[in-house]
Amino acid sequence: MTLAEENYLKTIFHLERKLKSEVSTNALAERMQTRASSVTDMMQKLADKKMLVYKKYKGVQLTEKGKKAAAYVVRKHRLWEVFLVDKLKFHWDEVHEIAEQMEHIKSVELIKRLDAFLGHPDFDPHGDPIPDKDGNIKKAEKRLLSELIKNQIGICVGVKESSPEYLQYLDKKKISIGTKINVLGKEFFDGSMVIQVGRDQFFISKQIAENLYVQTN
Amino acid sequence: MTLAEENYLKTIFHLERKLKSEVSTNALAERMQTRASSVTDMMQKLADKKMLVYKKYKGVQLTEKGKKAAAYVVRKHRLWEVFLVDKLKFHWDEVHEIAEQMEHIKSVELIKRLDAFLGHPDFDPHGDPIPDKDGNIKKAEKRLLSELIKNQIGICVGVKESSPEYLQYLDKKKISIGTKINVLGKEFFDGSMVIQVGRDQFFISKQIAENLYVQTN
DNA sequence: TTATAATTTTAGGCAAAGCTAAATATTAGT
DNA sequence: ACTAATATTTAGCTTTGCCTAAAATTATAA
Repeated sequence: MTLAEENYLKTIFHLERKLKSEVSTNALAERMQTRASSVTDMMQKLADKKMLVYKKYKGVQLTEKGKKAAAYVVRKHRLWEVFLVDKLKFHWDEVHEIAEQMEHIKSVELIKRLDAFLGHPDFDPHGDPIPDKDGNIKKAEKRLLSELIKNQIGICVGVKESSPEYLQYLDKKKISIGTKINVLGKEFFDGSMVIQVGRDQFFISKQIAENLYVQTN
Repeated sequence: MTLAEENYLKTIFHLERKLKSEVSTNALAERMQTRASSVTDMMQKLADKKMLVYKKYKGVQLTEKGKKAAAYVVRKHRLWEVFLVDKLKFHWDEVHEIAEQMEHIKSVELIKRLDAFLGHPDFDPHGDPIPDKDGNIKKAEKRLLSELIKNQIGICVGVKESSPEYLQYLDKKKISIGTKINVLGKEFFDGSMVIQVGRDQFFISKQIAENLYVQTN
């Protein structure tokens, strides 16, 4: 597996789950910031390696082998993100690019020990699930805060929008990964809510609530 | 800086200090497991970038710029080795290859935080000094155990030979990085010694003593 | 000192992974 | 259904970093 191959697999993996269908050449080119012709080249190569099924003009689909390889790259990426946030105290929106590089380091033993060192986490700092060694993903119970109803409680697990402005707002309100949010009231008319965070109670607009992922049990 | 360029700089850096002279094309080719012609290519490229001075048929010498860049790669390598041994509990002879990959991760902030996380170490698990951010190397006071005389005390900081057999021997005798070794006696005739490690006193041959680095104060 | 050996460089190629432009398929609008 | 628009593939070229073989330079030794 070269670095480029791993990146393609990972991206196809994400797109397949989002689109729930084969992944088109253009969709891939867009996500990878590259040209359709480059994608076609690589698809042929990965098809030769049995990582995916490629039908001309019809897009690609990962094989079991491809899915496993891709999930392992995602696993490594997310474990490193946990490391960066939990151990090195990075902010959750600073870690993606670094993890993008670290995910390609080759050593099975390294990842085994890293996982143990981090306490076998199930979710990364954005609230996304970490695939296990075999590529299985624990279904994230993550949903938007805006979907909760009065008196429901959610644990913040991530954001949908990650603009500096939005993250600063959350910081100001002391909302971060793991913060418990209690929905005290919800206005049917505009979707706004009154929530409780720690000892503070305050009002949030629908726009705020629609961009925060929470986990409920 | 590409990955290949960083590897060349690092190797030239090590060879320059070992040989204390310009580095020849063949010496580099040997160390890098590549061909002399490939080395020549890269030397021309690195000379263009002002990382080194290249004189046809005369070998190369790092510029200040090249030295700094090389030292920073070495710094990253050694910090990651400390991480792998101290935090992930790898054995000191298992970490080189992994660090070889990790040293190329690009993020100044990452290394700053890693350094702090590890407690600003001065030496790596093999007892080699870690260059500071500016490329300065704290002179290691490391010398061979065999150079000590009666009643001198050394702290084990590394090995010269790292065969499994030798490392197993050290393990059995409970000698590892940081172990205090007290020279109780030395035989002039064959260089053998009697040393004290913890509560144990035992005999070691010259061959053993010649392959262990210690730090004295 | 001159021939031979060793080292280094040059020339010409190859594979990976990208690109542009042109050719070919597919999809959609009327 | 047929043409226009869009999507995809192919062909051919570029760069990086490596290789082999041949040429050039430097070192060695009789």
